[in-house]
Amino acid sequence: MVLAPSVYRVDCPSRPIFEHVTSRWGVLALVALLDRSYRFSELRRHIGGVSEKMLAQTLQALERDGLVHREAQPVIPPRVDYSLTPLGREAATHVRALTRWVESKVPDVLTARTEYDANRA
Amino acid sequence: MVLAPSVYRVDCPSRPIFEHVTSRWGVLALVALLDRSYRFSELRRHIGGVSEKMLAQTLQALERDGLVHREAQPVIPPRVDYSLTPLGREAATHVRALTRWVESKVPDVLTARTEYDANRA
DNA sequence: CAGCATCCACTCGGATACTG
DNA sequence: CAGTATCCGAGTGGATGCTG
Repeated sequence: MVLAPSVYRVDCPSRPIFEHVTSRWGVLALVALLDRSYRFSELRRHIGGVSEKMLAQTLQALERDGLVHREAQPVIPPRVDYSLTPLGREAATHVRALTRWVESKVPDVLTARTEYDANRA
Repeated sequence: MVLAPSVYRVDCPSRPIFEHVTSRWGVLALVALLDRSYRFSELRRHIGGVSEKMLAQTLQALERDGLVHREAQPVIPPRVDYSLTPLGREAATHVRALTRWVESKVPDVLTARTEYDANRA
């Protein structure tokens, strides 16, 4: 077997999944839902800066991938709760680890950038 | 301290870093460089499907962030080697863990999608 | 070989308005 | 409240051609 790992194939099926999970709003939704479940608007306020459209789109992709559980209660006014599935919890844990690492290294990166920019001016 | 974590701020400084690391080509470059160093074109062939422009852009961002080390040898024809810095190695390890997790869960996700789509037709 | 500059098609994502 | 539909501007990313 000399084929390249699937991650290097253009049509690699894991790429869309990866993008859902690491997308701008996907990351924030997963990390938020790791703490507790949220209603739609509640999650929207919590994240901040996300449009209805993008949050709905993000949650649908994650739900379809089996990472997020959507529970719509048949009441008026509508009430929909979002939570993580066991699979989603695993994903969110990885993502949170990565975001935490990035946040902890922000100073190092800023230092590196300053140095990089200095060697160009 | 009741302020929201910085990751929820629109201008959160970690977001661009995170995006460099999890970007389409950033991921593949980091994972590849975890094994060994590469020359530019060599890395380009290894990844496959990436344009010169995007690979150069990706590597520059990662170099500026202090994750990738670029070593240009003053020879004709030019030879430039790319490798990971210690910081980059940490990042790449996290990223690889996430990609591996995603790849291992592709079957589960596909199953979930089928079920999701079935409940809509 | 290792890029940089330019052009351009396309997609993403935000704002707005509307529905059950 | 929890979405869906439509429009549209900005940015992404690919193709091409050129340079040291």
